Amino acid sequence: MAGPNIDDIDLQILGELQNDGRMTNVELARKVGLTAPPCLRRVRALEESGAITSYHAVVDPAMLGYTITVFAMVSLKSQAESDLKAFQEHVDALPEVRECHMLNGEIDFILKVVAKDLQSFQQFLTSKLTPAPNVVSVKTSLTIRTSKNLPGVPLPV
Amino acid sequence: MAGPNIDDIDLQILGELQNDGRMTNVELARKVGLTAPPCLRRVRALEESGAITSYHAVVDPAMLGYTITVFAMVSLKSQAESDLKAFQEHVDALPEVRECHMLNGEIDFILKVVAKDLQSFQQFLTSKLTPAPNVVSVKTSLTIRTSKNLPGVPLPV
DNA sequence: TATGAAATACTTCGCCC
DNA sequence: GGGCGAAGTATTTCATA
Repeated sequence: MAGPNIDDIDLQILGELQNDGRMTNVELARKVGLTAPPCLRRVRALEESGAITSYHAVVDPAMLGYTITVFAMVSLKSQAESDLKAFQEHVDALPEVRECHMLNGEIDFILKVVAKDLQSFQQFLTSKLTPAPNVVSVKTSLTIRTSKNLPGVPLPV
Repeated sequence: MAGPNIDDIDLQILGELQNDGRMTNVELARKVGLTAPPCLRRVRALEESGAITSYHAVVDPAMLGYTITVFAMVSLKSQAESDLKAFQEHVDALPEVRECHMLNGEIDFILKVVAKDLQSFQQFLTSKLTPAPNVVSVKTSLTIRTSKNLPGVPLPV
């Protein structure tokens, strides 16, 4: 159904774990119609092969005082690979930057940035992002609300 | 240190679980310097309070044949709340749409969309996204590569 | 709240099908 | 490949301070 060596039961496992990453192996086994040992073997194989890359708890930013989420659209002067890479390495090291995607078209990078308030975001922008190597323009948009925020890909669950 | 009733040990717990959502409770307890029972009570309390909203396995899109990730910037004709809501409900129901954020400025929404190939993305665009209620413009950018993709917020880990 | 012990449940291995 | 049973851990509750 999908990539090499991934069958329908694996797809079900991926769907369940994408939906609830803390599900116990016995519950997972019950849901996909296996007993625990073969189910665990499949999960381990999916982790080994890289189909499952990691597990995360999702933390509510607002509960930790992060009231600001911003998308920053960045354009660079040069699109030479070495320049793209230098910019990437610069922003990847900033903890406020949660995501960094390189895009085609006029915008070279889109970043998702979190901050505790507008003031600390402005400081981040002027002292860390705009001075990054090779930057020619940064356009930012505040997130007003997020109505959907799912990880990964569509899977049957 | 952060929101109400969240102390430094809670912050450590959030950091560890954000980093590895499948960590066992005893390992978590060891890392934060508690024994298992009080550690578990704290985790349950963080889940109850909404500080931890969910747990997810991260699945590699490429391993499941999803080779395309696109950011779609959408502008609407009307920004009346009922129109914003109608658009949101439309796109939230589409499985290809993984994220939907409402922004300030000229772009009203930014969506993260996945697809198996360019052709199915084009079909999604013309048959599902562009015909959504109230849409006036949709600009899309293909993701060339993603160098950072962390959930949540900066936490000490 | 934290601890320690005890009951229950889960994980994981070896073996067989 | 999957299932069964057993051993080793982990989870979870409860009594206690």
